Amino acid sequence: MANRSIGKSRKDAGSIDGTSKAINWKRKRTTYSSESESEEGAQVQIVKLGPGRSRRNDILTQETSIKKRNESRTMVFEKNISSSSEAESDSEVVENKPKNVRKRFSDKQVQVLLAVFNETPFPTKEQRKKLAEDTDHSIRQVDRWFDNRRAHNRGMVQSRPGRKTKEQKSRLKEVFAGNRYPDEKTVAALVAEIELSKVQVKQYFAKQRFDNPIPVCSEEETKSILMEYFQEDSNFHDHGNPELREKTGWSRLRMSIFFENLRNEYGNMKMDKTRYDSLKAFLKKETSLLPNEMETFEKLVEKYCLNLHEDPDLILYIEWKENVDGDALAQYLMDRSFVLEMLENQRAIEVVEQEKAVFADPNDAENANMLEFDHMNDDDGTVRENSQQDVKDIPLLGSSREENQKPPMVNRAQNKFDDFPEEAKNVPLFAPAPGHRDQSQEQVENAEENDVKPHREDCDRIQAQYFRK
DNA sequence: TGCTCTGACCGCACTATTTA
DNA sequence: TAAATAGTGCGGTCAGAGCA
Repeated sequence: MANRSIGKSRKDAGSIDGTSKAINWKRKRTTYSSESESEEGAQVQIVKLGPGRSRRNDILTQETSIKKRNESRTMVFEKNISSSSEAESDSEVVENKPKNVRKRFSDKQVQVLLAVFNETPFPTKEQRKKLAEDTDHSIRQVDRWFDNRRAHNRGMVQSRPGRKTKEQKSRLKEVFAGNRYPDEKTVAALVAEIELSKVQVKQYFAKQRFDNPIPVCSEEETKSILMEYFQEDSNFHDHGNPELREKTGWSRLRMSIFFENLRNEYGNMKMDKTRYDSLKAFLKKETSLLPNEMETFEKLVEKYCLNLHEDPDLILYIEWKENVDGDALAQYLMDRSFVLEMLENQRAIEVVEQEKAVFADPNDAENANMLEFDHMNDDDGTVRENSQQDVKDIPLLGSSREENQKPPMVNRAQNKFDDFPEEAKNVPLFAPAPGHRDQSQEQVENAEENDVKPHREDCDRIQAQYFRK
């Protein structure tokens, strides 16, 4: 360690350090007597950075540490104060010396230190404490002496026992790359193989997962995966599910928030698989047929430009006007919206992937496409239906409401049915309850005023709700 | 004056322990 | 179980002391 700066002029030495603050501090530094050690030690506790420290602390320490250190030193020099018994003993030796005197270990003290060092380069806290007393130095000075001595003999001194060897780390890294969540069997095998404790192995994986929270897939992909789970079981609560976490990279907490929001939005949804598949195929325009009353409802969606969270008054009106089950219609709207949202997610993923391919290195893209389309080709080399490209180009069958088209004007409070003037003639008059607010009119007015497309607004809100950060 | 030695420091990595 | 905290080691560097 000592020889690393050999041959380098002191004038140049400072420029090597990358941190300007450190340079400033070091250049200003004045050698101080060892009575400042206890102070210094205390400061170092504040300054030290490392894993587990919050960013706020990091910034604070970075901004204030230099100032604090300089202040502490200034104080020590000016007042020549020592604050510990340890320091007091030092100060007796140094007090009358000039400032630029660095306390050295005497030959005798070095011999004491060397004796212990030869025994163990990593003395225990007790040993260090005793050495500090024996050599009339601070514990920190003893620490540094051992630190420097080990650095001086690097290569001859073995690393601290208990630390993982390069081979152990390499093997752990290799396994981690293949599986972030090893099962008990894998852990046991690793324990036997690299001779670490089960706790050490488990902790390694936990820490690696924490330090490398690389999302396995995009937000859209994750959302799509989770919605599939939600469709299967709206009461899904296995947020620690290793398979799911492996797929998404999401934490337990984030997943639980997501599912909770989905439940708030869609309730305890239990959509029949056949119904789900039918809707999916229909909305993807893979088929134009819908079974049972779904076809009737879909026609109503078209006719009234219905969306999720439609005004209850409108549903009531349709129920009366079209002679259908309003509850079933509302349920259909919810199911339809859910499937539509999932398809939107899937399509977003495809768009992102295609963009990635466009902007990627041409060679990589070429290879990626080869792989990508490999599984899409039939044996005869023809591309199957609904390849990524096809799916992307097919617009989903959302609401027929055009971008700037207003929702149908239904104002029961004023008994106005603007889109159906003739039919409305026979509608029984509506008597609003005291204090009733006409929500549908309000909604339309707001939409006009803000130029907001109601369906888009729903999607944005849902998205914002799901992905709160 | 230039070189070497060495005490001191920084930033980061790593581990064990504690806390929520 | 994840996150926070404390303690310690490592590699690199600075800079005063001391010597030729």
